[in-house]
Amino acid sequence: MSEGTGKHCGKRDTPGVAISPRVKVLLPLPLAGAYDYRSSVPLSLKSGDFVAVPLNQRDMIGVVWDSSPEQDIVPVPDHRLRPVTATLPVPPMTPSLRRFIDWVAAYTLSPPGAVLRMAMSVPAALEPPTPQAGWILAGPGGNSQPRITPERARVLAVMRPGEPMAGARIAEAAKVSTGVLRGMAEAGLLRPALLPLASRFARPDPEHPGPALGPEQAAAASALSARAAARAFSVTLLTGVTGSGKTEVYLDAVAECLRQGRQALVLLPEIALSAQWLDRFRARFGVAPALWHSEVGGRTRRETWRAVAEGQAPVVVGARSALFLPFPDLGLIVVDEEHETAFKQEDGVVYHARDMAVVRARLAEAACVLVSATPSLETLTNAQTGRYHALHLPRRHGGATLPEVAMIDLREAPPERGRFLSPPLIAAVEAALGRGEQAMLFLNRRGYAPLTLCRHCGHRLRCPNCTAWLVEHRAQRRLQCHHCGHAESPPAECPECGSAHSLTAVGPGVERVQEEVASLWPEARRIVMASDTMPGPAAAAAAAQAIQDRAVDLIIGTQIVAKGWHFPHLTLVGVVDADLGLAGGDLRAAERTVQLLHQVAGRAGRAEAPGRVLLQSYSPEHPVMKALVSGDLDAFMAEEAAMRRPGHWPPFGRLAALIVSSEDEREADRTARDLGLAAPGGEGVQVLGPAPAPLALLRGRHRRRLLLKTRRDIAVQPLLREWLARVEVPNSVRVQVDVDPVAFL
DNA sequence: AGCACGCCGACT
DNA sequence: GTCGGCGTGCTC
Repeated sequence: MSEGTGKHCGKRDTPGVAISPRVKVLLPLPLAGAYDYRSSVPLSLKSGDFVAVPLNQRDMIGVVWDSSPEQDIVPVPDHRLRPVTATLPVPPMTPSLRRFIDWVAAYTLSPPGAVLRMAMSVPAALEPPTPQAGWILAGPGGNSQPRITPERARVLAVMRPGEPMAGARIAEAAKVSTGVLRGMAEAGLLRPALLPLASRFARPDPEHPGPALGPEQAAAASALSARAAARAFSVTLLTGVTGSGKTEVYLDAVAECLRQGRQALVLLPEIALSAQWLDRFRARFGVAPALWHSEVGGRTRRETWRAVAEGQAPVVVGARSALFLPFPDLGLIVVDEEHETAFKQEDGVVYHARDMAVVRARLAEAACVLVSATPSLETLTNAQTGRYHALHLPRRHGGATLPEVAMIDLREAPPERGRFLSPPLIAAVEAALGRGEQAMLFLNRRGYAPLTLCRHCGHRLRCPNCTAWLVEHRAQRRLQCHHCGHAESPPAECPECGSAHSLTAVGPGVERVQEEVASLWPEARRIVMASDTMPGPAAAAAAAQAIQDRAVDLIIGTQIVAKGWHFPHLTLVGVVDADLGLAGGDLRAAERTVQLLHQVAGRAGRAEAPGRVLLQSYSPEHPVMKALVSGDLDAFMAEEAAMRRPGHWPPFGRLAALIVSSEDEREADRTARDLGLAAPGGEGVQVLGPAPAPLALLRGRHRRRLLLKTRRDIAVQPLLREWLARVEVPNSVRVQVDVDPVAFL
């Protein structure tokens, strides 16, 4: 690949006249493109270098970018160029990452600088590192004979020649104060030394003895390892029922990647809740991997970014943002739970981390592994058409059997009035508790009740900023909007008609199920697992531990209980409202419900005792319920595909959504209408809308949606670009583009 | 994203 | 009369 700065400015140079070389610098700002700067003589700049440049009244850090094929219509004249101030002492950004940034920007219709910002999320990591100061043995030399006190002798005993140690660690090991060390330095026994920066990132040992694999796992692991060893781009879908040991299989490919001397990245949907996953990693490799997610902050974040850039972090486990870390030689990307919608970033640059992982792997000539018990129809289709390889683990590991799934028809066996657990479910929980086993009740709804209604006038308490009901959180005595930050105290009277004691909670949330459980089994030890009761990774890990240790009898939880937990003593899962999630016109509602409930069902019976799953539903004849009962998800997905194919719905066609939003409803309407009038058309191109978005009011902004649907062989980006260029959008209106939308909000 | 410039309300 | 509110616009 040709690097350097000369080639693109040569065209504008007059021969024989020395003209300051131009460099393009991409800045981490949502600007239309890279800016031109003057490269002053002592700096010899290459593409990818991190540089400091002046911008307006301030200094910025950017990246020397490749010359784009003469895109500027009018180049900035030479006399307006400002000089690059400095090159930063960081490994330059690799061509592979630069091309990835350009690719993501073009695909999502985002300014490239906005994408670059995600790859430069830790500005402090670009500054010269401030290595931790430590001490090293001075060795022989010097003519004086310093006194060796007992304290000094202990220090000399804990230190190894040539290995710098942090002062605090020496002091602790030798049981001396750090003052002793300073004295020893003055006496010539120690010298200050910088600690190696990467010392915190242990190198996982691929040969560390991990858990034994069964024959099917071993076969899959060797196939996957072969792909990691190939040093070429490939995508493999790894499927297998919950509990079949997919993690151990792909960790084997991680080991192979390490043997190749390349780095590996594992993306998890909710890294903050993955304590058990980290245990499995440690069991396989003996050490912890580097972590990357929004809650990693401060020094750790800085050091992690830099360690990745310098190739010192062999394995990174992270959330979707880890995709933009500066790996110099990425050999493997694993996307675990690839069907999870958490991989879709919905604000700022709107992208799907699963799809972008495939792109990054292609540009890095790396292997990509998509992992799921319930793969998305997108990925499944790619595997069936041969674009992706496929590996399947057919059974649960270690003799555990899949749970038996049965329906409870709520029309035939309704709960008592004001209650939500039907008699058959109550009996099943009773029996499990009687056998000393654990039971779980799943309801994907936080809080006490999703709706508060006035019995007198019918008024419903709603969010002032959003099209949404206020959810009662009784434990906190608050009414909350789950879409914006709005919260208020429960009013004493109806705000509409003023009646006292007329407000009634309608419908259940996990808190209310907990209340019902408490009245049914007051002696059972209960835990509620929801994002607001498990504020951080530590709380979730502690809860998981308590469940494993049988300190809990009954688990009541939202979707966070679905996520990959291993609860060996759990034998019964009751789904309080299996129909939840099927309402509304979402294209993927059925698919997502099957995935979520299958995942929840998979929590039951993961050890020797068989598991049982009961689904409460008002429509047990629904294809989703039938699929869950029969366990034949392949047939369900085939039906789902058959429904989407004729209308060219994804993955058999392409979608892009435009979300028009404004605080001024009329402005939003007018822009949406203008966009509708300017909509592209033609063979295989269709525009639906404008229509009010399902959340027509969100955070005080009125929202309208348009949906562009095309055949699969038509690229949506040029259509979108031309479309948006035809319409004037007032300043008060925002038009957000969502290519490949997953949620229809 | 910042940081300027710019034009309208409550203060020493 | 100024200090300062944040609306709009530009940055090679």
